[in-house]
Amino acid sequence: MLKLSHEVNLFFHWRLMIMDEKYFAKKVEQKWQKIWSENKTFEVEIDSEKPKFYALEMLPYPSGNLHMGHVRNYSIGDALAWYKRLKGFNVLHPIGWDSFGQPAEDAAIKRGVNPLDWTEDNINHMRNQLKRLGLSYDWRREIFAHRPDYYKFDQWFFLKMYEKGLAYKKMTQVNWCPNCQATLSNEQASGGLCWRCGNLVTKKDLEQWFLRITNYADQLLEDMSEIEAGWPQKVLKRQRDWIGRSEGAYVDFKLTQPVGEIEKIRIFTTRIDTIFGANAVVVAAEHPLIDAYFECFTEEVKKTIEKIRLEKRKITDYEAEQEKEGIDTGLKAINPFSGEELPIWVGNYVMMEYGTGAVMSVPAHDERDFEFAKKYGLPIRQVISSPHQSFDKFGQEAFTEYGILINSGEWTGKTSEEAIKEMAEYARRNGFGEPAVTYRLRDWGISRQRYWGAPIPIVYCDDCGIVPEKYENLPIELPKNVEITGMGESPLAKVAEFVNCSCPQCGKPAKRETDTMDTFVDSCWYYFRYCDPHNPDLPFDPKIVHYWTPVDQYIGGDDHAVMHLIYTRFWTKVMRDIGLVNFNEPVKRLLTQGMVVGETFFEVIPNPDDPSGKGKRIYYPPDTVQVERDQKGRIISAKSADGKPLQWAIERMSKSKGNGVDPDEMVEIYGADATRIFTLFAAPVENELVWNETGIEGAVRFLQRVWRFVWKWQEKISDSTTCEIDKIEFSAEARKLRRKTHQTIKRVTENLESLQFNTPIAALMELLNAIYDFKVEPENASPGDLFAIREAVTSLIVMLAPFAPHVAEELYSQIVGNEKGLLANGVRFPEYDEELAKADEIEIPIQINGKLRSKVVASADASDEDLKALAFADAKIKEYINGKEIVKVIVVPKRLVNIVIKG
RNA sequence: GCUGGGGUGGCGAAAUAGGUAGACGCACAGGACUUAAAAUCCUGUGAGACCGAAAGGUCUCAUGCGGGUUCGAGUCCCGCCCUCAGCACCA
Repeated sequence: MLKLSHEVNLFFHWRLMIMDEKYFAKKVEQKWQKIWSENKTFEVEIDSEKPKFYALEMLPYPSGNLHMGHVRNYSIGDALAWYKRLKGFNVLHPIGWDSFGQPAEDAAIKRGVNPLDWTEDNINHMRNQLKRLGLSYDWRREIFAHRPDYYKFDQWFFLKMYEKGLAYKKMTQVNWCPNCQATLSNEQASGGLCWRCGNLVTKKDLEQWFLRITNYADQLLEDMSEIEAGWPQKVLKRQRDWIGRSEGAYVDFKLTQPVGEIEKIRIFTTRIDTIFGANAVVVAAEHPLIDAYFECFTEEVKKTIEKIRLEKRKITDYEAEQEKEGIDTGLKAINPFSGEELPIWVGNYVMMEYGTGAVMSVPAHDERDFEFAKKYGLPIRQVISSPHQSFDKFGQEAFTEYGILINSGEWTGKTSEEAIKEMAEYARRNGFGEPAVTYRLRDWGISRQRYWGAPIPIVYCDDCGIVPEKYENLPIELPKNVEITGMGESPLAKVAEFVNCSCPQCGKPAKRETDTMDTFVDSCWYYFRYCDPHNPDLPFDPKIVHYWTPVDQYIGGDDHAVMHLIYTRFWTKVMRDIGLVNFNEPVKRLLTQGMVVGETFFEVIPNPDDPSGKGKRIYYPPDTVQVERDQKGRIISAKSADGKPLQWAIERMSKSKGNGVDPDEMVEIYGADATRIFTLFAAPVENELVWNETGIEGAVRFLQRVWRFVWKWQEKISDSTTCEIDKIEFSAEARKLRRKTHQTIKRVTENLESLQFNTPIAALMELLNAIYDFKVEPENASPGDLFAIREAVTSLIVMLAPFAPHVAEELYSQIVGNEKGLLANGVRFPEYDEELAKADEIEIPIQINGKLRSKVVASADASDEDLKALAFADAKIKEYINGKEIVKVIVVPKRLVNIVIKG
């Protein structure tokens, strides 16, 4: 029967393609990926007629395989890109490869492969994976960070920064990861751990190129106000903490006897109001004063200094606070406020990297100084008193709050707030200090003793010194066939053809810089390059970039909050200062998606080496584990194949834990559309996403249900003979369906505008359920029924496009009878009609004293009085209020009635 | 320790301005179709108690815990507890 009607359908609609009765994901997906590619559906150019939208996702590192985190990231971006296109925007949606970096070199070391081949192979494989997901990128704009036409401009930017004094070289202790054999920036060594492998970081002396990000510290802070509305506050907070602005004052303490050239020692303090309580000046072991006087110290002092220096260099156990250590150097300095002579100590708790590397020690009002003074029996003098309550714990702990100054000469009696301002001013007037601001943020060290990065375009000439390369000589290309040992020295240093060059200034033989740039340089400006990806002369044409940028929506993980996201903000400000862009902030809105996690199974074996006693986990792949669940579906026990009892948890997907899911496999089994729908539906985007196989099956079921319905109604829906709408009569059922349709359009639109992706899919499922509830068969549908069905189904299909574009395209093509696709057909996201979305009958809950007691049905335009009357007429309510005193009646218009009674 | 998120069924989660808590999905259970299975469709599903032969109905308790404001609190206020994340001698 069904088969027959299908043939009849084909007979009458000869122009239609044959529609499969069943949904075959792979077939549909291959078909539409081909059409999109042939029709250049997602290729865009500047169009002044349309509003633009720049949808950007963080570009992947080509590690070899896509993982579910990528799928989630790109599904979100693609949904947004599709939605905006259907809303009439000119959408730029590009992708590329962050293809410089260490794994390529590691592969070279371990397996002897060429980093270039390894990288290109990985890109080819991963590009295919992305294409199989059917993501709507403009592939013409694909960029490759490792290719000379791209890194040429890393070098170009470096030269620009060098010219502006923003790039400089200095000898420094760098962060060094012994495991990766790599230098790390401060951001990459945050928390004392390597950002890539998690190992503890050590220190190493090296000459390094730095970028003066600290010049922009204040702007990086202040301009946050421009993006506050669109960025997650946790990201901004982390950046704020990282920049670590701190207001205080410098104070110079004169030495009683000059040490060589050094006559005074400058300290930084936020609590100048406590200066009368200083009992010592404490300096870092690396302080210049220590170096200058070193030979004159007693043996004991020398030994202690050496010990502290050594300790600092060692792997620091970042969890344990180190015990304070120090020694009186024998030198003296004078407190400029009190005139008191103070000893100068060396202390391991003073860091050379922060402030001036020297502090005044005020034990009564600083916890660290207190601890130090206690240990070494230094005097503790109270100079701040608490205005509110008596603080009687002096001698037991430090009082660190603001208060009233005491024992402070002419400043006695002032509040801390007043004194902080006035004393810094006083110091300035008298030439021994000034108000000051310090930052935790350090300059960005970009030198890497690595091969697989952009060479730093600098030449060392015996006569001219450090000479920047000429712009016309760019790119300075990476040589091929380089021996990579991974021993921590620059591989390029051993390549004579590369190193030996002529000086760009005098032409004499010279040597090239052999370090390469941190790969975070590449990602600082890549999304500007997308706008003008093949420009041979400039990183991009400012005019083109002016149309597309700033980025309207950026999507990615929040793990780059103080790396990529702070570097790229800095880079943008530099680009602004050299006239390439005309705004302060490159990204208007940022969305950070949560991790993809999965169930893990493991046994814990005790690890005697680990003092924390956590033990070591041995993981078992989930498909080898026998899991027992109770009636409710909870796991009650898990056993390995050989019967060992296992523990379970939910953890980030990774190979070593065996809980990873291969996107290719998901696409193969369930299809790209279902995979994408599930990743978006299962949880809000910012939450963790727990992967479970049955969930994705639910997504397939949903798509199949849509398909089946369209298949059944295809003939009727695609029949283009239309009636005039005002002549159509709608049954109550049809009106109800239309209402649901318009309510759904409203919900989906609002949800997408507020970047929710799980709730609109739920709304579409509800609409589909309503369509299925509409119990009319195609053969006996009235014009009103048909209209309602057509409206519901067409809206559903178009609204499905952002989440499951292949299915949407296919079903739409079946209805419209051509294969041009939604966008070429000029399809727009449906608009809702407020009137139709309104219910004509509403259910009103009736409460007695705030408790739900009954419900009544009222017409949608019922007045408060009507609702009240209905409530009192209700039999159940009558019973409740029978004989009771009615205190008051609250009517929330069109929502609820609450009757307050007494007795 | 400091800072910022977050605690809602068996699970993932919904809930525009305080106004029917648990939409949607998963899982589970029962039923229909089938020779059978899969698929599909239908029904049920927060906990407890009660009325009724049944269909169905009623009540109480439920959004981490304890208070408060309010006619009414998942939502607002105060105090705790737990949890995740970031930072950590920053002077």
